[in-house]
Amino acid sequence: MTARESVKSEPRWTRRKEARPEEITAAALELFVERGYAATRLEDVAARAGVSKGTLYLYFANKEELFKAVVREALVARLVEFRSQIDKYQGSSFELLPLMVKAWWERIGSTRISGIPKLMLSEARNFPEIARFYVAEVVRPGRETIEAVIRRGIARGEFRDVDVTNVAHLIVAPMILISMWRNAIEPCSDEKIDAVALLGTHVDMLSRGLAKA
Amino acid sequence: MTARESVKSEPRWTRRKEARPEEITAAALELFVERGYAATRLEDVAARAGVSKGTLYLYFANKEELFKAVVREALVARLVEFRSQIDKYQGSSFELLPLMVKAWWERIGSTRISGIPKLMLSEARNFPEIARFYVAEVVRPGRETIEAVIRRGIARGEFRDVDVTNVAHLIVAPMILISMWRNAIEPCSDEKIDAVALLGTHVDMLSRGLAKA
Amino acid sequence: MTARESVKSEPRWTRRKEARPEEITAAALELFVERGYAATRLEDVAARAGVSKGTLYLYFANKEELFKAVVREALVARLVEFRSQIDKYQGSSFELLPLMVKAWWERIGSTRISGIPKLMLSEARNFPEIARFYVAEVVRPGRETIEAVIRRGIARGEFRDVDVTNVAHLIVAPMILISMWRNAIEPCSDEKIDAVALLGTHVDMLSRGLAKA
Amino acid sequence: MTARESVKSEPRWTRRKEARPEEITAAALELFVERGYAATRLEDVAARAGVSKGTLYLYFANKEELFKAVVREALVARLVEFRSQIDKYQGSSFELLPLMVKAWWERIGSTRISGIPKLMLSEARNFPEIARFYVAEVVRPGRETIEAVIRRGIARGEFRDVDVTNVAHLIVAPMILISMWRNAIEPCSDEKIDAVALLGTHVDMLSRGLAKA
DNA sequence: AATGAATGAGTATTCATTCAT
DNA sequence: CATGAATGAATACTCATTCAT
Repeated sequence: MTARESVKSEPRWTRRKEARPEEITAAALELFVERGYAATRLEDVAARAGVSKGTLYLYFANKEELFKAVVREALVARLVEFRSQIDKYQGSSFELLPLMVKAWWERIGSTRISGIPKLMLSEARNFPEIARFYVAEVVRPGRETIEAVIRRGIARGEFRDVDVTNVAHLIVAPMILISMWRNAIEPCSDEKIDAVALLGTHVDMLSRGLAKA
Repeated sequence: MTARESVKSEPRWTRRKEARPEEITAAALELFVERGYAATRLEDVAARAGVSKGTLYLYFANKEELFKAVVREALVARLVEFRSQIDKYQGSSFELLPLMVKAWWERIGSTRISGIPKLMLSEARNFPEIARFYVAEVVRPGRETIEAVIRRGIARGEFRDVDVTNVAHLIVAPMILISMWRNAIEPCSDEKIDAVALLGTHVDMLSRGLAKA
Repeated sequence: MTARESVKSEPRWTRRKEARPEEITAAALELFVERGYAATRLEDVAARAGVSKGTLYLYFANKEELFKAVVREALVARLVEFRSQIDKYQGSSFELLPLMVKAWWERIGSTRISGIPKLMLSEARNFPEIARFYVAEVVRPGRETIEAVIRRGIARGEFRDVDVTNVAHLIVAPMILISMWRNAIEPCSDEKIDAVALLGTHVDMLSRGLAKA
Repeated sequence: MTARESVKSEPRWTRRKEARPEEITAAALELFVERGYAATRLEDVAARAGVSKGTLYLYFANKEELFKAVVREALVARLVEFRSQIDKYQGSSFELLPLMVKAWWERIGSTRISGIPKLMLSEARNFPEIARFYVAEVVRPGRETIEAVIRRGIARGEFRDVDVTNVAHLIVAPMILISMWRNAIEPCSDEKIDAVALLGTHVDMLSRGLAKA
């Protein structure tokens, strides 16, 4: 609507049935992350997507289905490639750590997708099914992937013998912190965080913590 | 509410004019953490606190003020004692790490207060002032306290020379993870986390990461 | 709201929890009969009952429950007394006919209750359960009562031998016609109907039709 | 709709530009009778007629005009022939009664047209103009036709002297009952009615009621 | 002080209507 | 002619807030 005005030559509606759903979920993702599910008005989602309220209902049965679509869509693309890349890796386990962290930062941490964890944590108890879906499809596979990396390092005699699951959590924790910071704290405070540097220190500390003797 | 009515002849604590606000904020904390601010109905807060809807307004001007009170109250008590305890500490810096972590777990992590971070992260963008207040009064002082501990360790020649701020974040990150897990994931999933063990591994990894050479 | 203005000394709300439901169903009956279920706005029901929209929801879970309550309430009272009166009757069957018709006219036909049949017929297919309830609780018992009267007349040798069920329907038909006329035609047309005279002719025709030889 | 698409090479009835409006009003009649005006969605009308929503607006300015067309169309055809047939009749008035009733049953009562009275009664107050139109064009002429029959019978010395208007109503009443039953009660209840038998009894009772002495 | 009936602004959702294709 | 994506006014329903008791 607002964006529309400026594009005089665009007709009332260009037939774009395929593009619409993504435009809407993109707008919805931003607002859900920003305000939370309950506080997000569908009218605002529509406005940000540049469509009318009614149009939302052409693509999503209701607010809840839109929410689910937002979560699903943001994940589907990233999940597979991630795991396969790591499985292919051949080199030193110590060098794998920064690669993983960098990949996360580039594909998720620095993008809008980093809002999804905040969204999930905020809404998990209101949408237990989606939370379970998220745990099953993202959290658990993600942790297992990291556990595999750690086991690989131990098996190859590179890492010392550690509690694999706990260390996996420790590897993930700063990424969660960064996601939260960027999506909750930074938008309303001057308190900055240098994510890249922090991740660098993280890898450094991790490597020392995993090193033998 | 119902149970209350029947005890007309209540002898000792005839009425708890002073206790009421805390009963209300306690109920509100639970529900805000559980459902988020917007999705929490004051009627439910009142019911959980065992009072009527109208009574809420005798103590809090409106929903937003109640929310602020919840955040403030949950923090005020813990803040000062924490810092002073650490300032008093005289022993080895390596031994201070587990003490800090343990104190956090006992006073916050394992209690209902651990819901506050989740609440703040969820609602920060809807209540920027409170978020700023939280950053200024909790996040920043907390981090500075931890930074002081790290600096102390470096100054005493115990820790190697690290980026103090980044390491402070790394120290906090697993605590955030645990808080989120307990308040968002666990209530709706079987996926458990052994917080104490995780914190143990955390201290172990940290110590190795901070150790010289 | 409108009615309220004129009663200056009445406070914003007088505690009348018991009176409210009937005030609301009375208003709803009028509007449902007048406009049909779908075309009736709850806001208008509220206005006619002299309450706010929200108040409706204190007493009825939703529009459908209000509708059901309207139908049920309008019937409950009349059903029993009707049948028992007829059962008590001792005199001539020919004299019973005008008594029945008169009773119907006074208790139902000339009152607002006469809108219920119109309402049921209009909405039966949208609310099949209520329609079935109505058939089971009103239509069938009503017809059975009339059939009993006819059988009594035949048994006593007063009426000739007729198809009892069909005649029962014929007895009822003009009452349906009158109900419909009063609630659908008359409100928007000059076409009047003299119900009392019509019922008189009805009884006369019926008596001749039932008479022997 | 879908089936239509696939028959691109349709040879004979290449297109039915003239048939369209009737297909639409036929679909609309069914749905209006079934659900009422307000609860009928034009999308459903379109679907049942096998056209798209937009196509409706090529033939009818809006929902209300479609409604009027449905009522008009269903009547226009039947009105004239009916009256003329009766005017032509030469035989006994007693024999005319069953003929009329039979004609009504065959041409209206047993067909979809019998839904029109239900529709009109249901929507009269929402569409007073159409109701007036219906009264003026159907109800009144219909009654006058019947009155003419009765007067004829009286004039010919066949019928006793009765209140012509009232008896006309009594003649019509069971037909209304049958129309209502078939279109409202039967579709959602097991309660059946044997219309032909009922009409037979009706004619029998009428004849006795009209007979002299 | 405490209550809870009443209120009405606010939001999700529906559906008649339009119009570019 | 026909389509169906898009629109936005209209309406059911919720819930923070008020206030007579």
